Amino acid sequence: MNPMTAARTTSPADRPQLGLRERKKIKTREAIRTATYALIKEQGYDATTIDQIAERAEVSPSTVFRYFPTKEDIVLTDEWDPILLEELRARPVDEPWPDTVRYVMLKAARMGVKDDLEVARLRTHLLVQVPAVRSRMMESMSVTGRMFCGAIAERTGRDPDSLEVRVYAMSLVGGLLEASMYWAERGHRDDFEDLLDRTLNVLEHGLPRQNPGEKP
Amino acid sequence: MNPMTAARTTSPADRPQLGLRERKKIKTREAIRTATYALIKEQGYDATTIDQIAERAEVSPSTVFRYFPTKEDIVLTDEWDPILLEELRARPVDEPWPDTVRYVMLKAARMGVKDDLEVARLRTHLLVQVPAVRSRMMESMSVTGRMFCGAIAERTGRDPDSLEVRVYAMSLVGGLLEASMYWAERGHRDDFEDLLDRTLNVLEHGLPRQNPGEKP
DNA sequence: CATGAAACTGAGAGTAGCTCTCAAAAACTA
DNA sequence: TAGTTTTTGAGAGCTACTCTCAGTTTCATG
Repeated sequence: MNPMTAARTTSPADRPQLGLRERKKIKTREAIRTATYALIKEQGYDATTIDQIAERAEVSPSTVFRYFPTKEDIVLTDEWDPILLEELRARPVDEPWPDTVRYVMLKAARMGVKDDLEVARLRTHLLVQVPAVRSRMMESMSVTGRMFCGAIAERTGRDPDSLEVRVYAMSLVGGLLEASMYWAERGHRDDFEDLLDRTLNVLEHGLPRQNPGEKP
Repeated sequence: MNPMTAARTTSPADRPQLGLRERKKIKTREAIRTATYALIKEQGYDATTIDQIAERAEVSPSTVFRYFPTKEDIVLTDEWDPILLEELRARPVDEPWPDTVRYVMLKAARMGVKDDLEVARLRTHLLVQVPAVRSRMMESMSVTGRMFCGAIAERTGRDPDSLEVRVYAMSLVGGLLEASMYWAERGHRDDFEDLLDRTLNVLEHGLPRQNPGEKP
């Protein structure tokens, strides 16, 4: 009942309940993504063309576009928005909102990173290196932001379209993105969960009085 | 000494101190932008091609690209980053940081909007309507964010590359962007300075307890 | 002025992302 | 097995964008 989540860690011969059509679709989708990741690792992002991807994935170029609207989407498509939402809804309603955010964010990070560290690293690396990917990522994060708006509204009885809620949500996703870039820029040396924790602190309480001396 | 600011409200025959070359450059730059704005108003963004812009501006298409790296940049190029920075530096060093931000942001908004309301409206309209423009805008805002990082570091003796500073800066520009979109989405009915004020409140103190009932 | 260096421009060819159409092939349904 | 729907491949076409190169204009000399 959740094709998005099923679509990721893929052992080729499970999901017997789906029709052959669906299974093939999932398979080509993965083939395209795998081919893309491989080619990017070999040649870099810009040097990798859709034709090459299509060739290695053994589909036609038009098929690639039928599965992913843009080249950036092949790398980015985040299937965790619905998961995040689900997680968000599962929290007790009387939990203070900042706590909820912290919990859900941490959980999401844990999933996204632990699930496939290689991919997470490549993604964040591209996030820093390739402007087009960064832009696309910001786009998708603003979508996530809108989702947060809905969640906040649901829980606190606010108007999801109010300026305050939208700004708050935007600063959340923006901070998360910045943390990701920071992580990648420094060669993924830091513990991502720690970065996330510090990020949420800033968003909750503003800048701390002074930096606790930290030069690597 | 500030070509960026000089480049905007343009009466054709001032700036006598610049060489002929510079004056011509500024003139074609403006011609391209004017042509673009006009065409977009007539036909919309996507339907307007570079060739059309070049034709109306009476330059060759290649020249258009020599002046603006992408089509979106013709509409967006914000010449106020340096102004903002200057304004920021002009504030007394002992002023509390949030106050400084508020002052500078308001000033910037006042400039950007009052200076040419027509253009400000068109820009924010495109911001909402055209994904490519939105992306490009986000890109440029992240540049502005880096600038803020520098300013914060300068004033507070912090490391401009620290996670905390970067997250803080990002949430600032993100909030500003969201406010702009909110403004445009609601048909520019609201007072932009008021929106900005509310935005900064959220960023400073988080979400207010409850929405003071506001349905227009 | 005149002459040479430097910058600016136009023309055109080329790449690649992306869209669209149409006919063939595959998968589901009865 | 026959018929309907979905998926696919092939290819044409559009446009943003890059690059090169020759011709012109502006600027700084002697």
